[in-house]
Amino acid sequence: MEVQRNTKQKQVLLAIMKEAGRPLSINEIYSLMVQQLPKIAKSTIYRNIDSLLDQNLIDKYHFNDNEIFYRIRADRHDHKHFVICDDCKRIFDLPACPIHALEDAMGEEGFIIKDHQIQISGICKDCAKSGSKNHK
Amino acid sequence: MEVQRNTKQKQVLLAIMKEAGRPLSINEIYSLMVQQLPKIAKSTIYRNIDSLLDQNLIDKYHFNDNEIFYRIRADRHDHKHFVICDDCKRIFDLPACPIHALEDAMGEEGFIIKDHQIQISGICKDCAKSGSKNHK
DNA sequence: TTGTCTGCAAAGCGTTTGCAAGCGA
DNA sequence: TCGCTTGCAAACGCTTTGCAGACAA
Repeated sequence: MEVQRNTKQKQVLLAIMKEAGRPLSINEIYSLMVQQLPKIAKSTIYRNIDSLLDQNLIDKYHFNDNEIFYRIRADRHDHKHFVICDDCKRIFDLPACPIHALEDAMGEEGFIIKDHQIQISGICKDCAKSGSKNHK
Repeated sequence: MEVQRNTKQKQVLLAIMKEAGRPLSINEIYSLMVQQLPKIAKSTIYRNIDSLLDQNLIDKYHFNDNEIFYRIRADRHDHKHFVICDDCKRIFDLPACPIHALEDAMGEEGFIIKDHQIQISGICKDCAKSGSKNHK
């Protein structure tokens, strides 16, 4: 890996992701960044996001069958999953990772889990109460 | 929902998916279908896949951070997850669904899980033995 | 100065859409 | 016949790439 230069764009990107702490889409990141760097290009964001992914400083999440979000890791061992409400689209933490339990079981069968992703969607408490649209 | 017409294209698509029984990508489906229907268009496949999804006759799976596969359901209660080997790209069954256990726990917190997806990747027994490329 | 990084525009790629012709019921 | 389906081509949306100029080191 080449030496990384500490550009304004990278600083702002990291600052925004730290400030948010939650999963952000490229568009959210973009609209936050334009406020500070009016000429920022999305391609720059994509490239910097890629390098943060390579460095394992952020994680990539998929929601709703193809909306992609990125979230900064609090530390090296920060590992988290989320659930999204079909109604209000808010994102909630999943209390524990259900895959860890599987790793041992799979290991016994000879399959070594290297990576995993979970997408869970449903109806959050508030939306269930107010009884809005998507309850199929 | 309007009445569904029983076209040659739908018959062949279903036959191919039943025959395979495993997750297939659009490209796999396409190349199998062209053999029987040389003029088939991918858009036709996409449209028919969509209607099978609406009817809950097939499931949609994501692997490898955005390869999409479709698999026919053996029956209404058929519910399955898979793991993919980073090396040989073969797809293996996951013995049990780790999300079911979560549904109760989340339900107590007021979040009603409606849908979920899991992607697990790693190294299968055979590739671990032969020690090929991707063991990072 | 050097070589990485950026903004811009164009290209890519998988998927969706519009439309006239085809064809199942 | 009627109108859902199809094949074709074009459009779409998101992401990636090529390139010349900008700018960390």
